[in-house]
Amino acid sequence: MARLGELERAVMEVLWSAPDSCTARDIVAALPDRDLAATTVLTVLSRLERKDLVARDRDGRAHRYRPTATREQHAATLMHEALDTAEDRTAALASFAEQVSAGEAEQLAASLVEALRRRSGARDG
Amino acid sequence: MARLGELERAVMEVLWSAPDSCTARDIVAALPDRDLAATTVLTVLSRLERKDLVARDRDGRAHRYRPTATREQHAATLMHEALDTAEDRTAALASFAEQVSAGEAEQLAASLVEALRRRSGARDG
DNA sequence: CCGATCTTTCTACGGTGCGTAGAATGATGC
DNA sequence: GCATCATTCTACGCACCGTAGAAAGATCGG
Repeated sequence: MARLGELERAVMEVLWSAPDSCTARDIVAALPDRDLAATTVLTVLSRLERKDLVARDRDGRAHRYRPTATREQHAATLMHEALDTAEDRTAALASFAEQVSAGEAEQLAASLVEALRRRSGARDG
Repeated sequence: MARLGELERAVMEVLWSAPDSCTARDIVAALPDRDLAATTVLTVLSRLERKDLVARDRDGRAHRYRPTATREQHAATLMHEALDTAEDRTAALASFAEQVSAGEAEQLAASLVEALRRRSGARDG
């Protein structure tokens, strides 16, 4: 997945933070400091759509844009991509485990156990 | 950390795979399909040095280049950067746990336990 | 110490992606 | 049907990457 530019990132943040899908106009309004033209936001949105980070639906004469994944799902996807660049995945995971804080290590271990349990539960019944 | 271009990546792969540090000449020789000029590789190496991915030492009239981290450490760093883009780190870790294979989940859980044990061991004695 | 040779640094150019937006085109509401 | 609003098309400057020649610097051998 290609990296995001600064404005692309800002637009994604707006979409991720919004409770509902947004029009280009909404996004311009949500970034008052940048004072963007609507066409600028639309260009960025079309690039984000090309990257499959947003999808859109017609609504009247405008489109409503929504992220295709949550910020956290996206982060997890990027983590997997990073992991995929390692040759020795085991070593990369071990290195990751070393770098994570103790609290997060416990939390992640719990998530892993939970995910494994859910999977085996789905398999067994 | 800025993303790597294709040649930058290829050069890093050479350095990571090499048993020892490399000269620009070594790297040209290690990528015979590309038939690169030595200056091309040196330009790339200087960019990689700027990004702190390689370091170098003088050796005769040439420099020897070496990676500043293993491929796996680098992958782990990228994973942490990805994690840092999430607002809810817990949710991102949970999402990551969902996406990982069962075998890797077990492996990662073991690494986490090991890392925690080592840390508490270091603290306790 | 000097020259030949090898390496590095400087400079550069084309391609691509991003921030930015105007012009032209398209869809809708009334 | 027409005014209005949104979208698409096109474009430009900037930064990064692949690529490498020209110029400058370091070293080895005599």
